[in-house]
This record gives sequence, structure tokens and C-alpha cells, in this order.
Amino acid sequence: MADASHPLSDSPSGRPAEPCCKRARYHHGDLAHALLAAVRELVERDGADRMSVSKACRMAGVSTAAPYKHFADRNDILRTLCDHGFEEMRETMHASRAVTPEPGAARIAAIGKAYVAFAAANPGLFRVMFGMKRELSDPSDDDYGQEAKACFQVVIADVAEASGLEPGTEPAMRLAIMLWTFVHGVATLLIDGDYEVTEVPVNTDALIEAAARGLLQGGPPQAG
Amino acid sequence: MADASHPLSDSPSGRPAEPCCKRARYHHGDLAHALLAAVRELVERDGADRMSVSKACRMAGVSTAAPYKHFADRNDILRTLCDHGFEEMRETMHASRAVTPEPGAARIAAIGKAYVAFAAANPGLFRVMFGMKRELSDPSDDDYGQEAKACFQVVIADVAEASGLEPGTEPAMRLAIMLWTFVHGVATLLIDGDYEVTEVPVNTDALIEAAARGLLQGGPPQAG
DNA sequence: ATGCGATGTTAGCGTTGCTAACTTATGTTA
DNA sequence: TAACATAAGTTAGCAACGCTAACATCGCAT
Repeated sequence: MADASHPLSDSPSGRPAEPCCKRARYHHGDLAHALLAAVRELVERDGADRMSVSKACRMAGVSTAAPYKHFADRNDILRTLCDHGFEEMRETMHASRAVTPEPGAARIAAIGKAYVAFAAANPGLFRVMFGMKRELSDPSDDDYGQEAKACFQVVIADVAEASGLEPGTEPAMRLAIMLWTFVHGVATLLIDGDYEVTEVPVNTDALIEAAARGLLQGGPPQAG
Repeated sequence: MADASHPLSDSPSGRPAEPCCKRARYHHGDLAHALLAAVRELVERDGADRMSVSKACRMAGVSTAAPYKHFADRNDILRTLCDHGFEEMRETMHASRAVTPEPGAARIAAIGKAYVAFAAANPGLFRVMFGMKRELSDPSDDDYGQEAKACFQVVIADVAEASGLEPGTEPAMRLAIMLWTFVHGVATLLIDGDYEVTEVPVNTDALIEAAARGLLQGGPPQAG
């Protein structure tokens, strides 16, 4: 039932086949990656719930039974896509960190903007990553979510450094959680179009900067 | 195609039939409400994407074609459920407002807690309300979303009153948006189980109180 | 009493997720 | 190099789903 590991994740294009041309071969050569790419496109175009494995098969030029040689089921495909998404997001956040070398509110805001920018650029994927944990989590795969944890560690480390609080302590953790909460709120309200109910334009960059300043100078919340 | 208005919304149980007993009647009597109740239960139990009209039909004891005498399609059912959800949420928030009569950070926090409490009590419905706008919105129904706007007005009015800012001005609006953003972040991260990646318990009440204090005393964000 | 419209029914279409059984290509080993 | 085990495709088919068409039944107004 549960494969220990998927045979892809790192090889950008499998060994046996060149990625393009020659479409009449019996074996695709790199179907797992091709399916993931198609599914990602569909998730962005139609949303995760309207995404169908059949459509992805048509895009990849294979029969509807082929995916099940590489993935356990539909959810397994989305899970794998999620892992890639978290890895990509972490890299993006890490890169934005490097752009603003000095610790402080501006640097925290930069990470937050990267978070929101990732969500805005990949809204469908973002919703799967943060909104389908319950449906995707598989009891037999207990290290699912490690990518997400690694992603949060970027925020943790930077908030501690920027606030001057001792890393790993409860106040530093609380502050990081508050900043994450705000930034995640921005991302979800933005990509879901919910800010439209305000009937005024919303400048998310200004929001993030204000929150970074306000929550950082306000100090850690009191215990409760 | 597009019915001007659904014939329910207010009558708790339609005229012709008593709500229970006597199951062998040809006409259900109050199918629209029964379907909405069943769908709501399924949305909470299985999530909106796994909810099926067929299951709701089985629960209501009717054939799978019956719903289409009352709703245009599956999305129309979810849309109606959404409207009810926003109405319910607005009432909840309004009620919590009355509990804390004096304006200020505590009162704003009370509304925020009501917001999160609603999400925690109805996570499936909450996700539909705030996360499926794009999929549910129908060009022929251009006043869809009025309920959501009314809901946000509760926050707007109260933030202005609590902060002492002129209601309707840009600074008051900005502050309201920031508070809404934070509270919405709490709600989504909570119901999606994403706070688990922090591997520490998260006290959402304390978070909301701290944010209400911090953002209120920090003043409105600078223009950007 | 009659007839019409609202609200049910059954039958059926196309799509989907997934499995079973079969076919083909690939790469290792005798 | 021939044989073969296995990975990775195929076709055929099942059950569930969303939705429609055509038909049946009931309540209500005339």
C-alpha cells in the first residue's frame, strides 16, 4: 500500500528518455514528473477540487491507468506536489532573507512579502499546502509535514534574530507565531479574493510592514 | 437558468408538512431545508470537496434528481449554504459585541474571538465561505457576497468606535483590515491544523488579545 | 370536479477514481 | 547473446457522481 519513497523528487528528468520529441514510444520515460507538472497546472487553472487525474493523463498523453504505477492514488499525487511546494517556498523565503542582510523589522517584512508573493504566484498550490492537511495526511506516512516544519523554521530563526529574543524561547516563539499568523491571513484573504468586501484597494506590502513594526516594537504578548 | 430568489431562507419549516414522521409521502414538504441541513453536515464531516449531492439525497430520503427542482446545481446549494453561514456569523459577532459594552481593545478582541469560535465550530462551512468564492461566484448573480460585506461592516464599525478614529476614514479602514487579517489568519491556521508545525500549544485567545492591544496602540499604518 | 404547476420519480449520459488482467520495453544474468 | 524478471505502459470495466429528460403524483385554485 504505502511505498517507502517516490522514485523521483530529485532527478529533473529521468534517465531513460529525453524530455521532448518522439511521442510514439510505449514507455513515457518520465511520467511521474510529467504528471506532477500537469497536475500543478490544473490545480492552478481549475482548483484542486476540480483537478482530475484523467485530465492530467490526457495532458501527459497516457492512459488513465498509468498514474497508478507511480502514485498510490489521487491524494498521493497532491501530497507529492505539496512537498515540492514547501521546498520551493522555503527556498524562496530563504533567498529573500539574503537580500536584506541586517536583522530587524524590514527583514521580517521581506520574508513575509516572499510568503505572500509565493501564495499569489501559486494560489492553487498554496491552498493545497495549507488547507488540505486533513484530507491528505496519511497515518502510514507519519513524516508527512516535515517540509512544512522546515519552512516554519525559517521564520522562527529570523524572528528571534531580528527581535533580539533568545531563539527557541517561548516569547520568541509567540512572536514568530503572531507574525506568521498575520502574514498567512494576508495571503489567504488576498488569493481568495476576500479583501474585495472592503471595497477599497488593499496594499498588502504596507500591511505587512506595519504589522512587522507594530508587533516587533510591541514586544511579545503576555502569557495567557 | 438563474432563479431570482430561492423560496426558502426564512421559513424554518415549510407550510405543507410537519418536519418529522410519516416518511412514505410522495412529496417531502421541505426538501430545500432538509438538503441544506444534510449538506451542511456532510461539509463538516467530509469537507466540501468530498461532499456529494447524492449522499445528501440519501440522508433526506429522496432520489438524486430531486435537488434540481430547488437548486440550479451543486454550487448553488453551496452558495445558499454560504449565505446562511455569513448571516449566522454576523449574528454571532454582533452578539459577542453586546457582551462587552465598553469600546476598546477588549471589545475588539471579543469580536475576534467570536470570529475564530465560529470557524472552529464550523470549519467546513468556514472554508466554503471564505475559500470558494471564485468557484461559487456566478456572473448572473451579482449581489452574491452581500452577506459577507455586511459581516465585515460589523468589524469596521467597532474598530472605528474602539480606536477613536473617524468611521469610514482610511486610517480606520486600514486598522480594521489589519485586525481582520490577523484574526482570519488565526482562524484558518487553527482549523487547518497548521499550527501543529510549531510543535507547541497555541493559545489563540491570548494571540488575539495581544494583537488587538498591539495593533490598536501602535496606531494606524503609514500610507504606502 | 378539473386541470395545472410544483415537486417528486426512474432511466440514462458522460466523467471520474481506481482495479484487474494483459502487453511491452528494459536491463541483468547465465 | 538468449532468457527472463520486473518496471511501466495498455484496455476493459466497476461504482459513484453531477446532471438531464421524460414521466408520475400531489396540492391548490378555479
